[in-house]
Amino acid sequence: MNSISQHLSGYGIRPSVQRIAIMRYLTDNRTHPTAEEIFEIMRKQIPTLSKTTVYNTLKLFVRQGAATCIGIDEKNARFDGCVKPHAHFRCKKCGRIIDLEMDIEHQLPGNFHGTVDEAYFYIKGTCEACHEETPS
Amino acid sequence: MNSISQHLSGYGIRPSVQRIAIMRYLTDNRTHPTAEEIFEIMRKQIPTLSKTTVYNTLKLFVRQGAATCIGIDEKNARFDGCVKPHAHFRCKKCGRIIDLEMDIEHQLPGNFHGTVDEAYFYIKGTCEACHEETPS
DNA sequence: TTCACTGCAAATCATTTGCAAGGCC
DNA sequence: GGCCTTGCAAATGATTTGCAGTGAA
Repeated sequence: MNSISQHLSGYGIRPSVQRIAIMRYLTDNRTHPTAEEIFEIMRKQIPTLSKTTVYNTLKLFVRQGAATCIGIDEKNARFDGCVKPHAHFRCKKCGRIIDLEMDIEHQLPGNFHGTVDEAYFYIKGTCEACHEETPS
Repeated sequence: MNSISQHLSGYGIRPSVQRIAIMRYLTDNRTHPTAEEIFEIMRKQIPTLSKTTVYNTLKLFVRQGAATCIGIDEKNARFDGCVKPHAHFRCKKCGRIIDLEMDIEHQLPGNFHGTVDEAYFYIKGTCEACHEETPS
């Protein structure tokens, strides 16, 4: 079972007992858990686990690219007066969220059978303006 | 300028001074503000405005369908061990977030010129299982 | 008069920070 | 020993709740 250990090392993450367990949970269960959910479930296996470690570990995973935090803004709720489906682009440098015109509704996967109320596309990256300031 | 007033009424929202001002801000500025940002800007025009009213109003707008809260989960950060671009579907009834296979990267809008680091597609609606329980 | 709307203050919930102790190289 | 990791406790920040005053129908 040290395949997870190797997986973490590949991202430059030193594999500790806690980190391996959290990454295993994340890859074994595709439930997109919150930090709280991970904490509650994992403490059964690791009773000494602290919530701080869960937060630290998840933040580390995201920073190193081993996991993602889904959602365009992880910290605050953001509101939009436009209720028609459209795409959002969030610039990681300036933090702005820009609208993109996009025909989203006709791009749903064919194997999907539920009812759609809202459909969004969001992209994270660097916007044109910020890119010009600091070219790579 | 009572077009906003009519707009709100159309969603079953009684138009008050505060509600009209917040909706006007939301539709005039497509900046996807947080509640905090709205509060800070609006208090210049309405000095007695309270943060509670901003939160109440935004929640009312979302409930009535006059605005949306962008992001798949407005309350908590959710994590995903799969770092490949894929689509997420969130069921409004059971709250689950389900993965959808989807070729996202080749569907970027043509008028977009920034650099893309991450691209996500998310859908909110009712999943098949919940739909069977309570058919419309 | 009644009921919805507002706003203050306090409470709650998620997340972060400060710091001390433990473990590994 | 020195550094990284952990975890407790306290702090912070966002959001919600309780409640009383105010205003419109």
